[in-house]
Formats: sequence, C-alpha cells, structure tokens
Amino acid sequence: MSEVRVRFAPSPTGYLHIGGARTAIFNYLYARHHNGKFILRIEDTDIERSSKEYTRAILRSMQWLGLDWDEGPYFQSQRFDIYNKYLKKLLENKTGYRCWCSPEELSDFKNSLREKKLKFKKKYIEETNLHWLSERENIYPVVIVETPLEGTITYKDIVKGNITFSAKDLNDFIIWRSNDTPIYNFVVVVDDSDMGITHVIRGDDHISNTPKQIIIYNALKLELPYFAHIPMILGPDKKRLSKRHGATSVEAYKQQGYLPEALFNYLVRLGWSYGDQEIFSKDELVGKFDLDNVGKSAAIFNPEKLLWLNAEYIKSSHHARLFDEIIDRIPEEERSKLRSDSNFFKLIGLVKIRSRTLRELYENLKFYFEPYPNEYDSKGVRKFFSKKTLYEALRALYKKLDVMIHFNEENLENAFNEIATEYNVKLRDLAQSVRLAITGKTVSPGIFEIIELLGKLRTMRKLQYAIQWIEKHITFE
RNA sequence: GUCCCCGUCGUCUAGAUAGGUCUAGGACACGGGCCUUUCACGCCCGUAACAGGGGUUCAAAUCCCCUCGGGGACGCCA
Repeated sequence: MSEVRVRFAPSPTGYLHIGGARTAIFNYLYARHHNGKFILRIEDTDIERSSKEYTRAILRSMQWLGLDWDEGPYFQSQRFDIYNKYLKKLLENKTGYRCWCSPEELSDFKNSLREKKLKFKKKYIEETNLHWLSERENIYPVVIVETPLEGTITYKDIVKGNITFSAKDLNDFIIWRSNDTPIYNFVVVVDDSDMGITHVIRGDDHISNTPKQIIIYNALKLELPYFAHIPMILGPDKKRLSKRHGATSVEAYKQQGYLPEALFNYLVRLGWSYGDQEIFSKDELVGKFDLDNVGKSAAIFNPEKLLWLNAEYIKSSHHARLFDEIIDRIPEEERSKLRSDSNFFKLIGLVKIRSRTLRELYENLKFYFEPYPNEYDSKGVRKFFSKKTLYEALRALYKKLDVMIHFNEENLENAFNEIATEYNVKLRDLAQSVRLAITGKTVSPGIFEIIELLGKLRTMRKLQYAIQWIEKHITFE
C-alpha cells in the first residue's frame, strides 16, 4: 500500500472538545504507527459560524496534547477555486443540477414527499411541474447532487464492517449554496481526494454521510479512501456529550490541572484497548495503536477514571516537570526563589502522591511559601484549636522547639512525644493541631517531614501566629 | 416516522477473527482490612456483567434469527 495519509478536520465553530480530540488522537496515532502523514484541515466553509479565535484555540489545544501535524493547517475558505473546478465537472457530467428554489419551497416540497414516503429526488421535481430546473427571476440557484432511484451503496468500514444503504432512502442533497459557497459533503470529498487522504477516520455520526460522499466520489471519478467510523463519546445519561455534562473542551481540562498525557491516555483507552493495559506512554501508543482493536460501541465518558489516570501521571512525573506545570499559579515574586530551593522540590515529592490534579498539587504546596494560612479549616479548629489542653501543649511545644538546635525529624518526634506525655494528650491530636497551625488544613504529608523542610524560622512564625490566633478567637470553657 | 449503527460488571474494557482452557479476566468507582501522627500512596480481600427469547452444535459470551433497549443521521451545519 502507498503511504498512509490521514487528516483531522475540525470546524472552527467552538473549542476543541473531548470527542474531537479523540478523533484527532486516533488519526494521529494511526499516521504515526504506519509512518504516514497527519494532515490538519480547518473546515470553515460556513463563514457565518466560523471564527479565527476558535481556530487558534483548536490549534493551541492540539499542540498542548502533543498532536503535531505534518501538513496544514489548510483552510477550506481559501480553496474555493478548487471546489469551483470540481463543481464544473459535476455539472458537466450531469450528476449535479441547478435548482432555482427558495429554502421554504424546498422544505415544503420535502414535507409533501415525506407524507408520500418518498425522498427528495430530481425526478419528482420534474413530475410535479415545479419549474425549478430552469432560471427564475429573483432566485439564486443551489446545486444539488442527484442520487439514484434504486440500487444500493455498500462500503466496508474498517471498524464497523459492511454497511449498506438503499439509494431510495437518500435525498438528493445540496452541495452548493445559493450564496455561491460550497457545502460540507462536497468539500470533504474534494479535499480528501485532492490531499491524497487514504483513510478517513472520523466519528460514527458521519456514517450516514458516507453514501452521499461515495456518490460524489463516483460522480467525480475519484478513488475512494478507506473509511473508519469510530464510536462517539456519550455523557452519563447516554446522550451525546455536551456542555450540560460539565467540562467538554480540552482547554477546560488544562485549566483544571490535567496533564496532557493523562487526557491523551484516557481518551485513547476510551474505545480502544490493548489487552488489560491501562497506562501507555505516547511512544508505546504509536507502536501499539491500530484500528483493529477499536471497539464498535459508544463509550460513556467517566471523569472519575480520568482523575485517577491524572493522579497516576502526577505521581510518576519528575518534580521539575511538576514545578514547571504549576509555575503560573505561584505568585511571581516567589518563583525564582522556589526554583532553586531543594526543600521545595522535596515537598513536591511528598505532596504529589496526594494530588489528583495540578490544582490540588498547588493547593497542597502553597503553605510552604505563604507566611501563614489564609484561614484554618473550621472542622479542624473545632477539634484541635478549641481544647485547652491542646492549646497548652501547643504553647509548651513552641517553647521546646524554640530552644531546639537541630530541627530534624528525629528530634522533632522526640519533642512531640515528650510534650504529649507531659500534657497527657494523644500524639495524633498534638500532631493535628500543629498541622492545622502550619498548613491551615487537617491533611498534609507527615508533620515531622514538613516541619523539617519548612525550617525553624518559618515553622516558629506559623506556630506563633496560630497561638495568637487561638488566643484571639477561642474562649475555652 | 424512515434509514443506519450498537448491546459483557454502575463505567472503560479482555473475550472476536480460530465455539470448549470463561465456575467470564483487568481497570475506575464502591465496600472491608493491613500500614499509619492526619490524608493519601502502597498492599490484601470483596460486591458486581454475557439485554431477552429462539435456533445451530456433543459444546455458545463467542455463529444465525427475532424481540427489546440505546445511540446517530435525515439542514442552503460540519
């Protein structure tokens, strides 16, 4: 077989969404696996709804996901010359015809045909004496492709197998608007052919477009590509995934703190599998991905599993990489200091196993450079700041730490234990009140570990602040 | 309504192509336990599915048919 050439062809009428991203990924992987070319084409023939802003956003999302393309982006809006050339051909060989009818007339006619269980065909225009086939005043013509009255159109889908349509079930369809611009079904065929696309890999919502496109291929005497229709992604209610199911754009997942590899991995595994394996590097995917293990049925998007995968990727990421990923969230004045602070990088290591997103990672990290917590967890305050003995223990601990010279885990642990015994409090309760004092939360890495990393100065400052806070806000019974 | 596609645990799936090795495997989630200064991580255990009905066959999740269910398409959108 000659070189594999595939394409991803989004229309810039919105951000790149999860479904589109998966289609792009499948195309990308198929190209890379077969040493072929991955082409990007922007389908902006609907000038009204397309925008430059969305185009930029789509490219940005693709780059973020690591979907680098080999050719393009081509813009259909710049290729009207080519479409005109093929349009001429279609008109010349009479598979396309001009129709002088208004949108209203056309839709009324289709409705009346529907009542008779008939499809819209040129033959019925003629039989009904509509006079739409020759010029009329004040009406701009559309160009319509004529579909056969009988027979079948069959093609072999790489993922779904043989699919057959009856010609009698097909409407003749418009391929050129009365405002002199071409329509989707026509331009895809022309472009895919012109760009030498060998495999059309797209969502299975395009299955019913395929017979129409095959008719155009045949009419234009163009070679047919292979078709592979991949199942769609559904929401939890089994409806087509949309905004009401929550975040659907790639951009949104980026903002929420997902790693591109995690999203990529999750999306490939949705509808494709390789035995029991769940986690794949991109190189592995390039080696293993092929269309034959793509499933036939629609998949429900499961945010929980994506979250799990993201956590897995965060856990196995290098600290430096994670630092780079969250740097935008860190206050500017802290960035360079932290970059060369080896304790901060150690802390990243402690915190990353309890962070499922980069956002969480940042939240778990920020106590390190913030002088004291913005607020204390209210439940924690009730349990650990509101007991007199714990408060007294905390004060005693403060004094003990104040004279401690080597601020290491071992010494800290001894000090905590001594105070706990002395004041007859549980070590865990003392640890919790210190944790709350330092991080503002009841959850963090090991208390001795973080104190050691934080160092004496910053620890004492936070403890002092907490003690004062308690004195100011709490009245013991 | 018409046409097309799909149907294994709640979810993603292994199982197909070569019907027996499937008392149906893995993963997420969920439940329990261990570890433990909190929360995680990690480890161990558990709950849970072949949509239904007919065939074919010594034998069917795997092949055939029907029913039911879900989705998609029927635009001068892509």
